Amino acid sequence: MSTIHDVARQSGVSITTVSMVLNKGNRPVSAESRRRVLEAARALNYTPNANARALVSRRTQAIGVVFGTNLTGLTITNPYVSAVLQGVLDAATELEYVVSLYSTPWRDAERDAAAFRNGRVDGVLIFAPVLGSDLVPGLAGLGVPLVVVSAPSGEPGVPWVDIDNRRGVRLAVEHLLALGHTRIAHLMGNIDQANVIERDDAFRAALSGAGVALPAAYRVDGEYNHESGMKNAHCLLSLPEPPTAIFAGNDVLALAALDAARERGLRVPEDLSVVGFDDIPAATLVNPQLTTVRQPLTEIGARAMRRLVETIEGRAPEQMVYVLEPELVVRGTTAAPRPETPRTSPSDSRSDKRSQPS
Amino acid sequence: MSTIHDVARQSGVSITTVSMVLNKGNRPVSAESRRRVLEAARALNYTPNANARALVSRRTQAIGVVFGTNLTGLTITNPYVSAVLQGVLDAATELEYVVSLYSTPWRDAERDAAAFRNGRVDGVLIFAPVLGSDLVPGLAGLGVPLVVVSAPSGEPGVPWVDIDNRRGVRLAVEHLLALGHTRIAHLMGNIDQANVIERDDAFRAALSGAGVALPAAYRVDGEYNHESGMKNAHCLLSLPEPPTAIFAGNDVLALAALDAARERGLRVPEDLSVVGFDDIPAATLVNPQLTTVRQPLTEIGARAMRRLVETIEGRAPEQMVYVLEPELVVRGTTAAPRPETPRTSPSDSRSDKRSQPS
DNA sequence: TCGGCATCGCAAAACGCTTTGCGAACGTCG
DNA sequence: CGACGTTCGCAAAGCGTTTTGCGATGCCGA
Repeated sequence: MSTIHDVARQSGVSITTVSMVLNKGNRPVSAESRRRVLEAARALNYTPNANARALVSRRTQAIGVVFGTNLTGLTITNPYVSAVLQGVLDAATELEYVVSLYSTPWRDAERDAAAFRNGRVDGVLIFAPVLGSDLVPGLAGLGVPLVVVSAPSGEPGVPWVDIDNRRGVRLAVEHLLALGHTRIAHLMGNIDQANVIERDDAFRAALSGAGVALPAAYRVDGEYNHESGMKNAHCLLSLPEPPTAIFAGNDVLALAALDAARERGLRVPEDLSVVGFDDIPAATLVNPQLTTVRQPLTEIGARAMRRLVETIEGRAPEQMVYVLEPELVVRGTTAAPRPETPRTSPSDSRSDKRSQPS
Repeated sequence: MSTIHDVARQSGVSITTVSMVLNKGNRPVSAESRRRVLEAARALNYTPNANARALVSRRTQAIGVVFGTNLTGLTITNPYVSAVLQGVLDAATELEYVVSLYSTPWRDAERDAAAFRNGRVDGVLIFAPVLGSDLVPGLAGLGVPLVVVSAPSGEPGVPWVDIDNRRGVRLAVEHLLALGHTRIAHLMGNIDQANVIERDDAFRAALSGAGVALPAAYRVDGEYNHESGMKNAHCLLSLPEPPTAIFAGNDVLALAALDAARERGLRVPEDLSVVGFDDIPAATLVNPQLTTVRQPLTEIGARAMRRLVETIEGRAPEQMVYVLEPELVVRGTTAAPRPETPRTSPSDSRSDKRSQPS
């Protein structure tokens, strides 16, 4: 493996000159020297050693990705995560950065931060940190450039990228309300995720804003995976007065709800409407296709990556918060509820005589 | 950020001693010095600089992953790829390696190999290289430790990990034959993938071994993505004598075939049987659930990662080829074909899909 | 008392690069 | 003709480690 010295020797100049030529340095180099250097470099198949370069320049052209949760279903195989990561990779290719995955689950800053203060990466992208973890503050304390993806950073100096969760929820709930649903349940993920809390807040606000009652039993939290979704959807559907529509915190849960409905012999959307969140690829693989709130997944990743590099390269903009817009995609899992059996007129929400204040 | 010199100064010893203590070096160090070094290191929150260390030790504890195809649908969002990568990450965590993703699409060794000869990674995992690419030989020429995943390496010294594709195909085809199918089609991926060729060979062998005729039109190649699968499945189903069963080259194609069948008003499995390959998570999200050939996806990734590290760390075993066993998972998309009916026009296209209790 | 042998620790030489300080060569102008 | 820029190039000082060669110290038996 040839070094810069080999190139210098072969082209008859000093290593300084080689470096100046190859890195477009700030010193003038004669055309002749330049030519000879380039020729020698190519003849020797010279590639600068990245470690030596990083050692002196303090830049590696690499960023790290760390996953904020060690819960099942939120790593690379999660379709949400992999789509966002795809956006990160696309931007990384364009910006000529390498992406390093730190798969060791985060326990605490004391023990796990070391991996990021050794100069191996120029910055870190934090995926979906859970509430109460010292991940963000711990890394922020290191002085490494940071960007948080899919959650607020919670630190003043740390930018973050996510969508407008409240808006997304509102789109979904208004769609269901417009169809005439008044018994709408929320199938939630794990409440250690900021977005779960936020979506639930927005969910309750949307219903109460419309004057629709929300029994406590209509809100069930669990995890963002299929098993949890199945279990909790069954809980919802076996209530004495089951919901006519389920708003699921993400598509994985929504698909699980479809399965649960099928197991109970309920037809979707005739007997039950389901709305998901994310619009992962699998949303169009099921039949009927899933009505869902689309997140611009790859765009989230690409935006985060670009913002991180802006910080790294010292041309950071003022902006610290990037809230992208979700979009409702109406497909086949939502419809008007079955005409109400006896009792109430949908306009009179008061007549719903359930005793559960939320 | 503190250096080894700071630790040496603070603990009153030389940097050699610090290094010996921290790296369990081969020189004896008195208990007292050891104690002082460890104390100072922790007090200063010292982390060795990975670049300096890599520069001298020529080891980075990082491996690279490069994707062998730039075709759509075979990057990180592909469920097959992400599941295998999950296995890689699991093993990497355990072995204390970092995984770097090289997302720049490979064009040719001349231009793209440079990224791997700069000492940044200790080895490279090559995912599903396409036939005829100079990816494997190009990297092999660099002398970097290599392992190929999901395809034969094609180079004598380069180990590879994949499943027994022929066996997998045989399991699928024999299952269909046993059900009584004799009109079986093969919905293939792109023939620049070794496994596509191999599966097709095995497919033809299995049919001819059973004395079953295989019209040329029953074999269609395309790409491993949903659009291609839809299009080609429609081609198959609109043949004058359409197949009663489709063996799809992977689950994504199989799910596309299910969609195509639905669009034509065909019921699965009554009117058409479908078998997939891979057993990706989405296989159980559809209704009926997909009968498929399961690959041990994470195991493939973990095995490849471990083998790569064995090469890197110089304790490489003889074994160059790891062929794991696939397994047939019979679910709901396969059944006996309809009893042969007289030539009938597709007048009976009434698709009544009803939920079946599980 | 003294050589011999562990035991411990230090200085210094890499590793391959970037970048600064400085000097040589070669004009050009007063 | 001498002073002064300009243009080029080199030597050398790091960057933060690992690792080798060697010297100092103490302890043992002879």
